[in-house]
Amino acid sequence: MPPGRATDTVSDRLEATPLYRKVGELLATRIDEGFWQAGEMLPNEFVLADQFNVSQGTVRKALGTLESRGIVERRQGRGTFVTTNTDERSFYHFFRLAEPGGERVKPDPHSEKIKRRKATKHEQQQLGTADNTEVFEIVRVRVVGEHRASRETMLIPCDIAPTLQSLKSKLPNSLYPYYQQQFGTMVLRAEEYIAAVTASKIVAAALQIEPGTPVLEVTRTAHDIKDRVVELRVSQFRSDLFNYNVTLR
Amino acid sequence: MPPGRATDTVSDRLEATPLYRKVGELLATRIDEGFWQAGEMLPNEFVLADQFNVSQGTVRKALGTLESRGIVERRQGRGTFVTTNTDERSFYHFFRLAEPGGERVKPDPHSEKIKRRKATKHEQQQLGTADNTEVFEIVRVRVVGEHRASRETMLIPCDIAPTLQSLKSKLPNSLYPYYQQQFGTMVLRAEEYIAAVTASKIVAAALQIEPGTPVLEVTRTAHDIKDRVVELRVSQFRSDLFNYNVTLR
DNA sequence: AAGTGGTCTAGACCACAAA
DNA sequence: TTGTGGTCTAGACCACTTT
Repeated sequence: MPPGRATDTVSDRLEATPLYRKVGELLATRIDEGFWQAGEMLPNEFVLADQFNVSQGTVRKALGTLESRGIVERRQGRGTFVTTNTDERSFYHFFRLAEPGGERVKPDPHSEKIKRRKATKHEQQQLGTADNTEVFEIVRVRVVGEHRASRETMLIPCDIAPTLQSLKSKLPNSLYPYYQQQFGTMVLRAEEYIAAVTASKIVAAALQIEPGTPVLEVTRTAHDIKDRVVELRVSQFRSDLFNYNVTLR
Repeated sequence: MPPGRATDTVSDRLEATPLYRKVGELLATRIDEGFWQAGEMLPNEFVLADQFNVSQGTVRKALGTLESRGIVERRQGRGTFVTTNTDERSFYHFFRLAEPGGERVKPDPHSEKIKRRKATKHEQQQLGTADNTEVFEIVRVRVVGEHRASRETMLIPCDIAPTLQSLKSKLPNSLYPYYQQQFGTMVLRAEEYIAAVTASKIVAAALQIEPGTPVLEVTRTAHDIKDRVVELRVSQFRSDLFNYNVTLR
C-alpha cells in the first residue's frame, strides 16, 4: 500500500478524524461492551492492524491513548491487557486519604447498610437518567486501625449493578473492582468537590467524634469508560487524623 | 543511516535509556536553564533532529513527553513553544476553588504582606535546602466579589525569587507566571494535603467569618521542571461558599 | 526459539497558519 | 506560497517474557 492514509475517501477527509482515534474508539467500545473482559489479553498489534486495515504503528498509537486513559496495560514481552481495577489500584487512585503531609492510608471496611429506593429528581439529574430510576443506597463506615476514618454514602443505579442487594456476604473492600468483575463497568474518572463542614450527630456517631467537629466532606461523581455517571458518593472523613491528598500537574 | 538505533554503542545499551528520553531530558534542561524562555519558539523538529543526530520521529516523541508534562505547547502550522504560565493557566491548574458542585471560580487579590526571614529547620527540610536559608513570607487575602475567599501564606526561598521584596507595586494576581517571567522558574507540579479545621481568630478576621467556623486548609508543596521545591504554601478557604474541586483519572 | 511490546528510522502526504 | 506540526505507512531491530 502506498504511503499516506490507508482508506482515504472524501467523507474521511471531511470528518477529519485521525485513523488512530477511530481505532482507539472502536477498541474502547469493544472493551466497554465486554468483548474483551477485565484482565484479558488483546490480540497483538499486527493482528489488530490487519483487522482494522491500518498499519501496526497506527494501532500502536491508538493503544497508547487507551493506556494513558487507564483502559489497558501493556507489558513488554507479554502483551496488552484490559486493565483490572484491583483493590490496590482503585484505592490509591480514587481514595485519597493520607497521613498529614505524608503517606497514603488504606482503610478497611467496618460496617455497611444497603437499601433500594427511588432516586430523587436531583439525583436523577446528576445521574443523567430520567424518570423513575431506582438506586441502591449504601452507607459504609471505614476504619484505620482503632480509629473510624470515614462514612460514605453511595448511590448506584440498579441497572448498573442489578445483583448488588442479593449479595449475601459483606461488600468487597473496594466497589469499583466489583463493578468491573460483575457488571463490566470500569470506573475511570471521578469528579470531586471538597468542603469543610461540622459533623452532624449521625456523622459524629459513625466517626466516634464530638458533634460539631470539623470534617472533610467529599462529593463525588464517578464516570465510566464512556463518561456515563456510574455512582454518586458523599463521604465524610475525620480530618484531625487524616488529610485528603492530591497531586496537581 | 541504516535502520535501528542511531548511535548504538556498548555504553548506550548498558544504560538502556531510550534515545527519545535522552533528547527529552536535554530539551527540558535547556528550557530550565533559560536557553529557550517562556513563550519562545523552539527550532522545528527537523532542525532539532539534525542537532541531536536522531530522526525527526524521535524528536517528535520527545516533544510529546514534554508537551504532556506541560513544558511546551505545540500548535499545528505554527510551531512548538515553551509553555507560558499565564494567569489563566496557572489559576485553573493550581487554584482549585469552585462553586459547590459547579463552575470553577477565579478570585482576585485583596491585600498582601511580605517579609524576609530565616526558614525554620522544618521549613528547610521541606524545601530541600540546608543551613541558613532565607525565605520570603507572603500573606495574601483573596476575594470573590464581595466575599473574602481565602488567606494564603506562602514561603519562597530568596534565591529563587531574589527581587520579590523590591517589588513596589502589588504582587501579580498569580505568582507562578511571575516566577517564570522574572526568574525562569516553571511550576509544573503541586502536592496538596487538605484538611478541615476551625478558623483561628486571625483566619476568621481575614475571611470575615466567625472564629470556629470550619474552613478548608490546604498545604501545598510546589515543584519546578526538575522537581525542586519552589514554594511552600498553606491556604485557608471559606468552605460555606466555595469548594475545592479536583478530577481523578 | 517464539512471540510480544518498545525503539528508531525514512519518507510521503495532510492540515493549518502566516506571509 | 512557505513552513510548521500531525498522520500514516513500512520495515528493521531491541528487550523482555514464556515455552
